[in-house]
Amino acid sequence: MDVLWDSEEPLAATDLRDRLLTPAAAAARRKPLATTTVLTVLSRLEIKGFVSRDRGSRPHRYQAMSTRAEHTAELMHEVLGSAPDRQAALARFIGDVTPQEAATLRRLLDAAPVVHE
Amino acid sequence: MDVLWDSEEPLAATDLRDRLLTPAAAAARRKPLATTTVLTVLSRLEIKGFVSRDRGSRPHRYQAMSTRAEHTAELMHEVLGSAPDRQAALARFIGDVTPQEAATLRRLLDAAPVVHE
DNA sequence: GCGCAATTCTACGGTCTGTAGAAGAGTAAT
DNA sequence: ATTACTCTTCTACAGACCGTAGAATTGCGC
Repeated sequence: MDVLWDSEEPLAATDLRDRLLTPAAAAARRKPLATTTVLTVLSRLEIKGFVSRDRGSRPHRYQAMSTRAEHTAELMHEVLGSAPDRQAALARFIGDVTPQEAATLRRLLDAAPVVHE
Repeated sequence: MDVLWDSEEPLAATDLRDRLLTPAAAAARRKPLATTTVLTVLSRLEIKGFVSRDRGSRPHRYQAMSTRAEHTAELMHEVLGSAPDRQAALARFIGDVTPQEAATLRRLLDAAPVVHE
């Protein structure tokens, strides 16, 4: 669903609809979606704040409020935030991380500005 | 919902129901839940693999399949795994982490066995 | 003003969740 | 064994959210 979103910049509904067929989408996608379908979904996404639309230009143009990566990170924080014990949750999380990810994390942490201790 | 779960060990449905009133639950909780309600939810959770039940003892006893922390970590991995670019997602994630969390992460990474690089 | 494309309104079926009543099953005591 | 009581399973229903889209409306360009 949102997957569609992480293409690029502001798009008109029809353009978006077309992109839903272009790539390898044709494979799984059986039918071309009706434009109204796309519009409906976009509206709902707008309400939920995932998408913003430019009502100025006539074919309204839509764009994601955040990048895929931002969105993912937000979700992760949300999940983490819902845990009563962040420490513990992080510990398990790190415990199951791949070595590559661990390396990435180390790098990122070293690069980040340390505020206090 | 699951929140109820992270109390402790195997419980019978009625016990569980009672615990839903005991703590500060009475505050938001208007009505005591019917036992069947609890049972229904428990069954559904069992189907989804979040809960296991001991069918041996007569009042079946239920217990969570994983601790709260484990569950949280799993969810985080799930979210992360759904991102096309893990690196990027992790970067944003780290970017928004509190200093305390950053410290925790560093500690955890240092403690963890490094497999390769 | 008309026509056409874009947008909004309304809608329907499906799944999931919260809630629970009614009916069935197990168990203990009489 | 019969009964009484407790648990469990079955069935159900309302509300939310999603995927999908037709019908009605609006707005722009000619």
